[in-house]
Amino acid sequence: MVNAKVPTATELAILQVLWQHGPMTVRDVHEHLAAKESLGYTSVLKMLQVMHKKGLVKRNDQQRSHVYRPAKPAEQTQKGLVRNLVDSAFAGSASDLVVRALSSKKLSRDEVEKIRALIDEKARENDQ
Amino acid sequence: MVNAKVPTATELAILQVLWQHGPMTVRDVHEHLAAKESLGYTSVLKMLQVMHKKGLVKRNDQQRSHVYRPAKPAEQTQKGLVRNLVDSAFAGSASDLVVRALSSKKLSRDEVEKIRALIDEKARENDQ
DNA sequence: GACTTCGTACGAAACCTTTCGTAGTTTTCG
DNA sequence: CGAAAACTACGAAAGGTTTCGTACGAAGTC
Repeated sequence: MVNAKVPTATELAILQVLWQHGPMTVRDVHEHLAAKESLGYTSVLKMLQVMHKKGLVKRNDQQRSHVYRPAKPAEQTQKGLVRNLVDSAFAGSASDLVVRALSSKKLSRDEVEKIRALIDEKARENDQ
Repeated sequence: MVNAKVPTATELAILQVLWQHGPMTVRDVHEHLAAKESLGYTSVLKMLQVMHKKGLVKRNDQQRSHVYRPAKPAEQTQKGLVRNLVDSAFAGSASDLVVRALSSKKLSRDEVEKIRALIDEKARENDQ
C-alpha cells in the first residue's frame, strides 16, 4: 500500500480545533471537542502525545499545562489530504474530485463566486 | 468519533480497479494491482472476501472463479468520500476543499472548462 | 488414474488506532 | 500543613485492517 501518511479522523478532529482556535492546552482541546465527540480527558491527552510523537503537533512544555499547536498549517495538511484522496479514489484526476465536490453540496452564491474566480485565474494561466 | 464508514485505502485500490475495468476474478484484480502494489494472491482474495462481507462488492459465484463487481457505482462512493473529507478536515466547507484541489494540481484546459461549466450551472441555480 | 495447477475458505499473526484506568507529581486552597 | 484538584506519563485492552500460510477440493493434463 502507498502509506499516505495522512492524519486519521480523530487526529483531524483535534487538528481542526487547533487550526480554528489556535494553540491550547489539553483541557481546552478536550472542552472544544466534548461538544461534538464524547471523549475522556486522558484520551485526548494520549492522542496529543501520540500526535506529538508523530510530529503532527508541536508543544510548549514550559508551563505545567503543555500548550499544543499544529506542526503544519492547515493548508499544507489539507493539500496532502486532497492529493491522497485524488490518488486513492479518483485515479489521479483532481478535476473529477472537484466535480463530485460541486455536485454533492449546495454551495452559497459567495462560495460559487469564490470558486469561479479561482477557475478564471486557472484558465488565464492556461492561456499563456 | 463519527465513524464515517468509508472504504479504507486498500479497499479503494481494489474498487478503483473494478470501477475502471469492470467485474473480474480475484486473479485479474491481483494482476491489475500487482503493477502498483505488491500484494500476495491470497491477500487480494481475503480483501475481496472481507469487502464482500461488508457489502462493498458483490460477486457471482456461479463459476468456480468468482467474479467480483462494485456494489455501488463510483460516483456514490466518491461522493461519500468527499463529504467525509469536507467534514473531517474542512469544517464542512466544500468550497474550501475545491480551493485546495484547484491549487494543488495543474489542470488541463479541458478540465478547467469542464469545471467552469459546472460552476456556471451552479450559479444559475442560485440566481433563481 | 495420478500429478500438477487453480481456486476458495479460514485462521492467525502483525500492526495500527483509539480509549481509558492507574500512578505519580505539582499546584491550589481552606 | 494537608486534602483536593489538575496534570502528565504510561501501559494495556479493545477493535479494526492487512497480510499471508495452510488446508482442501475441483479442474486440467499426460
